[in-house]
Formats: sequence, structure tokens, C-alpha cells
Amino acid sequence: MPTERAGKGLTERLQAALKGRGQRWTEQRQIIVDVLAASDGHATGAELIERVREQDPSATPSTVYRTLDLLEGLGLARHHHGPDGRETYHLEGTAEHGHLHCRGCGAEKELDAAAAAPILKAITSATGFGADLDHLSVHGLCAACRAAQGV
Amino acid sequence: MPTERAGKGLTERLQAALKGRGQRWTEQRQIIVDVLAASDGHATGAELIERVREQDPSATPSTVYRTLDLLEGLGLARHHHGPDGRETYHLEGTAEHGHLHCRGCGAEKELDAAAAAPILKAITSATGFGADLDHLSVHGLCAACRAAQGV
DNA sequence: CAGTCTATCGCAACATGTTGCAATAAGCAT
DNA sequence: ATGCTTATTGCAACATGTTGCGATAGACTG
Ligand SMILES: [Mn+2]
Ligand SMILES: [Mn+2]
Ligand SMILES: [Zn+2]
Ligand SMILES: [Zn+2]
Repeated sequence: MPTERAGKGLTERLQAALKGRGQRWTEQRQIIVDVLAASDGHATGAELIERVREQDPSATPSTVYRTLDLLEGLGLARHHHGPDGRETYHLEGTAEHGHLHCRGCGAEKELDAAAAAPILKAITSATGFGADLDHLSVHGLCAACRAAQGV
Repeated sequence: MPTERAGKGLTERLQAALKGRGQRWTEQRQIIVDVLAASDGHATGAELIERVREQDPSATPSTVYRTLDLLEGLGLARHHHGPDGRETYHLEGTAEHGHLHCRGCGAEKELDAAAAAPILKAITSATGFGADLDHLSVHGLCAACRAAQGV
């Protein structure tokens, strides 16, 4: 797990967004954004705290979670929920996608925007809702497990 | 919140299922099933613990959560996840349905089997997954909030 | 009914988040 | 550079679950 800096672009966008709102850029926030950038893909809050503490042992859970909320509020981070409901975070920048969890074999599959399009359209047609693909987690049985169970 | 007994049918089905597996029918389980039956609709683990303790102050969280897992394993209870990811339980017997959560206005809407059918079909077509409707929670913007935001 | 076996219970410790509050420090003004 | 204002931090307490373990008590046997 190499130490990795968030791209200059992201850091500067963040600083600008904060300044515009009278908010502050801190060393803690820099570290948390760096860790998120290095954790490409998915990481739970607890995992992020652990990695942040490698860089700054005095960091506390409250700061990490509040920063994650801040980043989500600014649209720079997203979360979805794993099979146990725990939040899992990633920086915006990854392509938007949903998640599928198989309760038979535990497999987790990503659902890219193209594959999701007809699903989101069906949701809107049936309910009027515009679903957040990034936040969508579907639980069920994958094709292989359905075949194995003869369903 | 009246004290209410689970229907005889359910209790007897439970006792039979347990006996067949060398498991036991206990006073605690009776109370938890009764509370679930009285909490028609949705209740979180914490809410259920509180209600169980009204009947039996010595009941502990571990017993309640383990019993909920047991009931789910037997197919007699189900859960889905609220907007915060927290598990929300109900007894089987309610018609199977999914949930929609609007992040704009906070509205929560149920998705019955008929309305869900085309959505589940789209999921299977796109991914091969058979989705669990009971466990499905879709987060996004309701029609009214989409209109308000001009999306 | 008393005795045995062991599933289940309650407890204690832990894991993961959340919140109120006083101390700190970022950003700005002088 | 120095001081001010107040957003942010770290702490402590709390909320919600989870897990290992020894004590309790269902269910069955004789
Ligand atoms: Mn779940
Ligand atoms: Mn969420
Ligand atoms: Zn599977
Ligand atoms: Zn809405």
C-alpha cells in the first residue's frame, strides 16, 4: 500500500470548494483524501481509519467520518452498502457503477452504467424514481447459483 | 402498543421447524416473535430490543439479534436496509415488497411485487441475477423532487 | 420425576459509528 | 508578524451490533 498523493486537480478543486464556503483545508483532510485516492475501488470507514492512522496516529474516527460526509456533500466521494449494510466509500472519478451481491456464493459484481441503463429505466417507468446508480446494491442469487438451485 | 400474541399458526410452525433440527423453543423466542408480530411493518433491531425488554427486562441484545438471524434462516423473517444501511425487520406474512427512499424529501415508498416485476426482469436480463425483492432498497429522487430540481 | 445432554442464554469485551463540547488552529485582518 | 474569529479537531460518552464463553435451562430418557 504505497503512500500516494491525490491528483493535484482533485486537491485544488477541494480547496476551492471549501474556500468558497468559508471552510478550511487541513492536514487531516489532505491525508484522508490521499488515503481515499490510494484505496482505489472500495473501502469501509474502519479500513480508512486504519490507513489514515498509519500516516497520523492521532487521527480519530470522528474526524474521518465527518470528512467522508463532507466529501460526499461536495460530490467528491460516494458510498454504497455492502451485504451487511456497512457503508463503503470511493472517490468520485471512478466510473459510476452499482453493485450486485450473491447470497449463494458471496460473489460481488459491478454493474456499469451501460448494463444498468435498462434497469434504471424500468425503475423510473414503474415508480417515477430516478435511482442513484452509485448507491444501488442489489442482493440476490447469481446466474450460477440459480442454476445450481434449480430456480 | 398492545401486547399481542403471534398467530398460533406461526408459533406452531416455528416449534415444528425447531424440533426437526434439534433446536429449542424458549420463552425468549416466544416474546421476540410476539413483538415482531405486533410491530407490523418495519422495526430496527434497537426498536425490537426496547420492546422486548418491556416484556422481559433481562433480555439482552445478543439474544434478540441471534433470534432474528434464526428467524431469517428459517425463512420466517426478512430484513431490508434503510437509507443509513441499518437493518429493518418484519415477519414473513406481509406481502413481499421492496423499498424506495428519496434523498430529496426523505419519502419512503413501498414497491409491491406487481410494480417490481419489470424491474426484476430487467435486472435478470442485464446481469443474470435473481434479485431478492424483500431485500431491495433503491435510493434516489422521487418524481416530485426530480421535477423540483429540473432533472 | 430425576438425570443427562447440549442448545441457548446473559455477560463482558469488542467493533463500528455518532454526537456534544472544549481546545486547537486555519484563514483573514491589522 | 500578531491577533481575531470561528471552523475543525480530539476527546469522552453514547448508540448499535457482534462474538467467545461459562452458566442456565429445554427436551428427552429411564
Ligand atoms: Mn442485508
Ligand atoms: Mn447510504
Ligand atoms: Zn452466486
Ligand atoms: Zn422526494
